[in-house]
Amino acid sequence: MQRKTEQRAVLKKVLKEADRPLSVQEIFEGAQSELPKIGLATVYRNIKALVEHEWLTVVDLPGESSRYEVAGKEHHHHFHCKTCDRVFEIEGCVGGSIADLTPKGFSLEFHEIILYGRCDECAESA
Amino acid sequence: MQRKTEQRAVLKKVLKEADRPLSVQEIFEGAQSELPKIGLATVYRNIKALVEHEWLTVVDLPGESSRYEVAGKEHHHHFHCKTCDRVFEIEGCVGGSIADLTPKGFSLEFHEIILYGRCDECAESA
DNA sequence: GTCGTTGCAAAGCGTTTGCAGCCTA
DNA sequence: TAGGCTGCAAACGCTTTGCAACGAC
Repeated sequence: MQRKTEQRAVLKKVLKEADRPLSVQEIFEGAQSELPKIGLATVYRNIKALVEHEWLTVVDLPGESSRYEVAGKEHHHHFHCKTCDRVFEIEGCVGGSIADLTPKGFSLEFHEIILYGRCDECAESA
Repeated sequence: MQRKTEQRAVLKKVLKEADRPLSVQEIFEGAQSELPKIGLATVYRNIKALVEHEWLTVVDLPGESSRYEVAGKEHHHHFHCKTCDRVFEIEGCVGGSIADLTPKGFSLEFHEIILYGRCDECAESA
């Protein structure tokens, strides 16, 4: 990544201002509101470049297409609200006890935990 | 699901004989070895029907296309071997301590845990 | 004979790539 | 001015769907 373009600046801004992982569509729509002519291919290309440069981290959840969050955060997991479909970061980890689940002979390298339910806003309006 | 067909019988056999969740490709290839003329669309259609009839359960892992395992098993999680790309079932659960991670105001409904690393076979040959 | 099921090919859908023109440095 | 970047459209890979023929009951 070398040149500074308006498109890339807008994409980074959208991602930085979100406090949660965003989908390609969310990023695209956020960018479009500031730069209506931006193309979807540009969004995909820049996401890929930003991931390669470790400015972005990929957040993959089961059965969902990838979401992206600004890199550099500590080890954490995610909460997926099944009502509004947004994903939130959660603090803390039960990594220690998880190691006990590893089957005999298997070697554990890392793990993923995803919580599902309702976020505070959706729980309240229910 | 009403009529009994050779295709469906073969698909169920392949799934029943596997002791782990299988991808569509794995199911397709397993079925082809017994029924070379089977079509991929038939595999997709039957998987869909078997899931709807709750004979099959969908196993979705982050960034992967769906896998399928015979339904009716107890609550369990999965181990994904990054070397051979196979997925295994693991026993046990740390559900209790996981509830503690739920953010304030959020309501937890269920959770997913995925372990990554090397399975016994791959760990041994490394 | 009815109509659920199958194989094939075409259609969908999200993501990637080719290309000519644009714009940053 | 060089060549990275962009928008558009075509290409891709996986999954679904339309359709005529097939076969279970």
